[in-house]
Amino acid sequence: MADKPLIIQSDRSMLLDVHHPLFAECRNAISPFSELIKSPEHVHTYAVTSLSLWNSLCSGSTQASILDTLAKYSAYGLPDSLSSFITDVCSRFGVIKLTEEDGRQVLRIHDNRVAFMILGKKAVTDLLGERIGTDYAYEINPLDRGSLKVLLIKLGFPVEDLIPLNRSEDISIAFKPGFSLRPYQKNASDSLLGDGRPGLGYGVIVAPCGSGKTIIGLDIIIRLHTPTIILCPSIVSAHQWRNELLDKTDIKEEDIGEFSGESKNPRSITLCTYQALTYRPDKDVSYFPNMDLVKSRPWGLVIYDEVHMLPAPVFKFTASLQNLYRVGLTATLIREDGLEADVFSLVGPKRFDEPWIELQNQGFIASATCTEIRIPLSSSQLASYYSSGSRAKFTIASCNVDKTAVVKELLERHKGQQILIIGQFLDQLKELSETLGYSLLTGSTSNKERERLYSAFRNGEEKVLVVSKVANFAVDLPDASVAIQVSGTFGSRQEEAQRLGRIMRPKEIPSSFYTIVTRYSPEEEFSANRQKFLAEQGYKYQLEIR
DNA sequence: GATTCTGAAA
DNA sequence: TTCCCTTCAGAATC
Repeated sequence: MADKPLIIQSDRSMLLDVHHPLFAECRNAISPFSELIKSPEHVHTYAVTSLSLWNSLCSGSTQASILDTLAKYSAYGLPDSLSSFITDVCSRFGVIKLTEEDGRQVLRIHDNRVAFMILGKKAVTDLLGERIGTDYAYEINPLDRGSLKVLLIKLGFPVEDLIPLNRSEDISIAFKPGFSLRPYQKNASDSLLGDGRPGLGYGVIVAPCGSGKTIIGLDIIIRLHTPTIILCPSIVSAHQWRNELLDKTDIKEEDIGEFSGESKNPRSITLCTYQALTYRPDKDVSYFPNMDLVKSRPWGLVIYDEVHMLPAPVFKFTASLQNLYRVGLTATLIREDGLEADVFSLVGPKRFDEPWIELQNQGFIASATCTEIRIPLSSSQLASYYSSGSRAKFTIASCNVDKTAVVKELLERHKGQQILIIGQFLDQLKELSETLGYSLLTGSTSNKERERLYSAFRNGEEKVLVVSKVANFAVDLPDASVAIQVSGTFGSRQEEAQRLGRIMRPKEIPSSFYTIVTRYSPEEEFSANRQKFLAEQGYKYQLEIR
């Protein structure tokens, strides 16, 4: 074994030895500026990307500190290809700045060659106004500020936006006496607001489910005490914000408004669903009546709950509100649609991200063991499996009937605990629920029935619940200490985050997370994504092959 | 006036 | 690429 854990290759990939004594230390050191690509048992692969570098520069790293870190852990030195890539990408940061000069918004390009390149693009020059002096400095229309930033990052230059933000008018809000923040919650809001210098006041905060993301949001509202719009993925989560506001702060009920399908009463603090905001009467016309309505109010702060779900039209909205303080909250920043750069440009860079395992060590979220169980395909399904196309193969492997026996065994092992069985195919779940005799909860379950099941599960009348994808969205689903995943989607890390989050609330006994996967099937491939997610958060998973 | 249902969108 | 869940507005029903 080399005395350093990291192998950096000339294709810019980095291999980290999981069994090396410096593994955890090295992972923590490199993860701020790199992305985890693969995480099988022995060696994890990381990549350094433009966005991961820029994000870390925003949170205080420097080109030198990044290169030092790599030199410190690299077993065989640092290939020129990587060091020159890092140097190049870092040098692009801060070349273009947005500033306010004499009440005008000004784009300044601090490098002649970059200026020539940028000014050769018509899409850019279309958005530039009058040239100021002899520098490469141009007045811009404040309405184009967002689109310009999106455009320039696509050309390889992130814009450093130093235009001071507007707080709008004052509102009165404070935490109720006796309430105090956890240290990491304070750190999170500090990382966004800091001492209020230009360039802060916007960005993304990554924190696990159950760690009190809402509280961080409340602290930011209180520190800015300005009219706030909170964008939520669902009505239920909007109502949770309302409850937290009423429970933790002294805001008056009549100062909290709602803008959704149910009611449209904006107030100084307004809860709004993404769907209500992006409603379009005609899908061919980009006319968003609700968006215009919302925009017309004097907001000082906008909060994006679950910013990884931000729908594309909301970027439009965000692009036109660049004067506001803004914060994105999420458990995993990864988007499957490649719009990370847009989030970076329009909402802001990642300001805070603490691995789940850290919070677990501090006792704020439950500790969990993660186990993947691989079983062969049931012999009864072999024939149909081999005669099917690749799509059907996945379905058959997911619904492997032999999984039932494993579930039974796990239920026995964790007898007496609160257990969730999570899956993706309704037929499979129905089957399981009938064979095992436990209640089933899906999207078609009425709200009344949901309430009943939730409370029965909460007070222990129901020990086991079979749930479909509702588990990803249902914020009010009670906590369990065991989750058994019998099938999953095409490996989205967000989904894993949600599902693991279900068992993360602190409790006396450590939680367990199982996934049952069919061997030699496409399911194995998708399980790689899950492992990636777990490894990113610092978890080890056990593999049980049968 | 409140509720449940529908289809579309993502 | 799937299956699934959710939300919206508007229509139908009580």
